[in-house]
Amino acid sequence: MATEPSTPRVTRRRARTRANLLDAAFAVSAAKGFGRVSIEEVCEAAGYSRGAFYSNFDSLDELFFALYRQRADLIAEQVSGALAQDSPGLDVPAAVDRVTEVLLLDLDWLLVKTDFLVHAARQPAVAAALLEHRARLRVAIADRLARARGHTPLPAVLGDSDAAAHAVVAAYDGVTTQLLLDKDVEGARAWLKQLLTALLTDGSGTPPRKG
Amino acid sequence: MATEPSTPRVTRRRARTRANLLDAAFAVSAAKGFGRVSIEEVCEAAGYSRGAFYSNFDSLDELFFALYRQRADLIAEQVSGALAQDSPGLDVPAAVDRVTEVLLLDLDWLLVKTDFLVHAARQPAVAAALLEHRARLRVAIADRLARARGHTPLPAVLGDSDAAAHAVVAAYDGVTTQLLLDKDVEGARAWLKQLLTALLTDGSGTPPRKG
DNA sequence: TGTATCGGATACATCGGTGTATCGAAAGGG
DNA sequence: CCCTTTCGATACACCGATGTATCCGATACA
Repeated sequence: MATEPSTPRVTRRRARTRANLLDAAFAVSAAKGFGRVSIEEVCEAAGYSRGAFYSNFDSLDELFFALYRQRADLIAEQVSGALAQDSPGLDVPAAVDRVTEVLLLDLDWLLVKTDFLVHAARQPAVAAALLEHRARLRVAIADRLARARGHTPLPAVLGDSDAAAHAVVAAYDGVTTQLLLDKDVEGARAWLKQLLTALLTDGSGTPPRKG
Repeated sequence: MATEPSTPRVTRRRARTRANLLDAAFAVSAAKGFGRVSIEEVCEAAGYSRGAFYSNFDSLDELFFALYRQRADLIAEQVSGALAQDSPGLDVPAAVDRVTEVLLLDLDWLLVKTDFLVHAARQPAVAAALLEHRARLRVAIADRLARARGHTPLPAVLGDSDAAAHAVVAAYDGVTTQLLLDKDVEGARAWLKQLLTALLTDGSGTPPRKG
């Protein structure tokens, strides 16, 4: 009997090229946009030929999906970390600061993320994946808000912490939209902090500046 | 001397085909997305050959830009109308209802608008046009809020009515993002109303439902 | 109604991207 | 250290889209 081909024989080189292709895809997508990128461009940017691509992926969409998952998981992890930082249930403003820092860090990522959004908006399967990812993020936020509830009076107007988490995400998305146009990262951060504290603390924030 | 060719001789047919091309471009863009649309597709959808296109536009980008301006102006007009409806400075909630109705009416438009956003995010000139359009919208909202200020106590946490208008737009953008994924127009409307009243009235909204 | 002009259709050459089939080389196992 | 398996490069045929040049029919104006 033939020995079972359980473990594929080579793995290391493949993993590297796959990672390189993903990185190149990110760079090229950020620069030109999802829908305007060709397989050749990605391969050229990564320093491979198209053979490498077809050996690792079946289609551009598959690559882009993998790319999104990779980066999104990374961000989600960072956000969770930023939220869990102060142990029990300390002040919300500090958490807001840290999360804001993480979420509005990389303009290129926001570009690609938005590309992916419009892509998902037309492909139900992709939309489902994205919704699930957003739900995970919301749950993390809601948990954090619930834990903080004892210490700070907080929302009231927004309802339960789940709805509050929804509002937080909406604020994030809204600020992102503006940021994509004016590219003012610092302004966006300030604005998002302002918006979040306005939403989460019951009426004692410092007035915002124009954006 | 030759008679001055001041007025081009034919205009009517041309205007119709141009409009038809724009409509077709809207339909095709909504279905497949900006970057994935070819000139041929647009022409086929409109019932013309490519000759008609090249006779009316120089490039796809030019057509898309014209398309955006057309629809965006339409929406801006409707919003202004909805805001100006109750003459002096009546209640904000009613205005919120009407504006929400207009803004979250057409999912196809939101799709194309978001396509345009990511497009603009990579082309400074286009971004400038979009920013200017958004600024116009914000001014209309800020004016309305300022007029209403005497009657309803309102924001406080958000600062001046200009900042409040900023927040309104951010809320709109945020809700749009979610809507593009779950396609729940009614839910989005309810959620946007909730969010806006939470932002604009000082803490007496009914708690929102989950989305 | 005639006619000069304009608008859109057709035909053509070209290009860039795709996908596949095949080959050489690298990497891991014995 | 060889050998087998796998990875990625190369070559090829194909297709769809682009842009241009040219032509015919439609249209406005006298």
